[in-house]
Amino acid sequence: MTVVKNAVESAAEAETAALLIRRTGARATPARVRVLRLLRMVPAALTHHEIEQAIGDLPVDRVTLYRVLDWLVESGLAHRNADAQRVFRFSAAAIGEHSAHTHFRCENCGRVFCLDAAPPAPPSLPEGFSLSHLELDLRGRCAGCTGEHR
Amino acid sequence: MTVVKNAVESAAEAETAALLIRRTGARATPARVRVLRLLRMVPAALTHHEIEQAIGDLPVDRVTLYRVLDWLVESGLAHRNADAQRVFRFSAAAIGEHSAHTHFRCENCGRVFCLDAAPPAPPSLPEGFSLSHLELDLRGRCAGCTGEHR
DNA sequence: CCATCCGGCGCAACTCTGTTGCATCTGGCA
DNA sequence: TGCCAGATGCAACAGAGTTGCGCCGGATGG
Repeated sequence: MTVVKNAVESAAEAETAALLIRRTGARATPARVRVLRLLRMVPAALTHHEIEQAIGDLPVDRVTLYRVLDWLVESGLAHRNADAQRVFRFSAAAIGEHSAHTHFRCENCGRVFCLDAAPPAPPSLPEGFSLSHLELDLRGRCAGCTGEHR
Repeated sequence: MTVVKNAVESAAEAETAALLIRRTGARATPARVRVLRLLRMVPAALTHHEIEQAIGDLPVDRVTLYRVLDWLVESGLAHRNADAQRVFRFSAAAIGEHSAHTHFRCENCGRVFCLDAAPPAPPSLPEGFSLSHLELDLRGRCAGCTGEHR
């Protein structure tokens, strides 16, 4: 039954994704819809590789995936961040977008989670500096890894 | 005269660097001393490339530089962070080390500055998550770029 | 209904950053 | 001074991301 439920949810999510894409004036291609849908359903920042895996069946060309991701970021539908291993990670952008973001990176499994935590008050900057974005980066162990072997 | 002053300062800084290195029990080789001295004199997080440039005369082998940097990080004398362009940036570690860090990245010139700003209070995490490091990442315009063309 | 056009796709080749293997050299101690 | 584990230098490799270019397929106009 979960299968049926997921299938229904998937279809609905795919619709939403396609809508968001068309709203930008661009074509809602299968690759774009599938990637955006995936990002919007996963509460984590995924790498190009993880997305490639997750999309699984009907594989998308490596380059196409990069281009889709670039496009999503440019259109404001997704965020891009380099993780500690210097690999880009992508996450869906919230609808009413904010300029602050909080990530939690698990030091055991390497996964990155997007948190909704309220951004901290920006610290005072040196003379002449002006702030436009703020990002809080947390590291530690995620729920799944707590209590596991080192 | 600034030249003379800088030369004197450099020598003193080199001594300090060598001392810090020997204190870890390792050999104070020229490459290590030069890199650590540079990092300690620059209030910014530099890339491998920038360090290579800055060291200029008496060029250091690419690989050696990577190894020196790795060693500095392992010894706790430096920090490594992947920047937005997914390039590692290195900065000197403060002597009494902390597990929180604040960076300011200029969106115009790309430079990264290490700030001393007090770390914000960590937000509440989802059940099962535990925190070990915290890092605040700011983006905007640095003093040098404020008022410049886009 | 067909011709055309343009955005998006796939392949291949490339760049850039960082890593590994191995032979050679050297700082600092006996 | 002589030794040798630890550093260095060279070359070759690996992973992530980018660029160039031809092709296809959906939209558009006649």
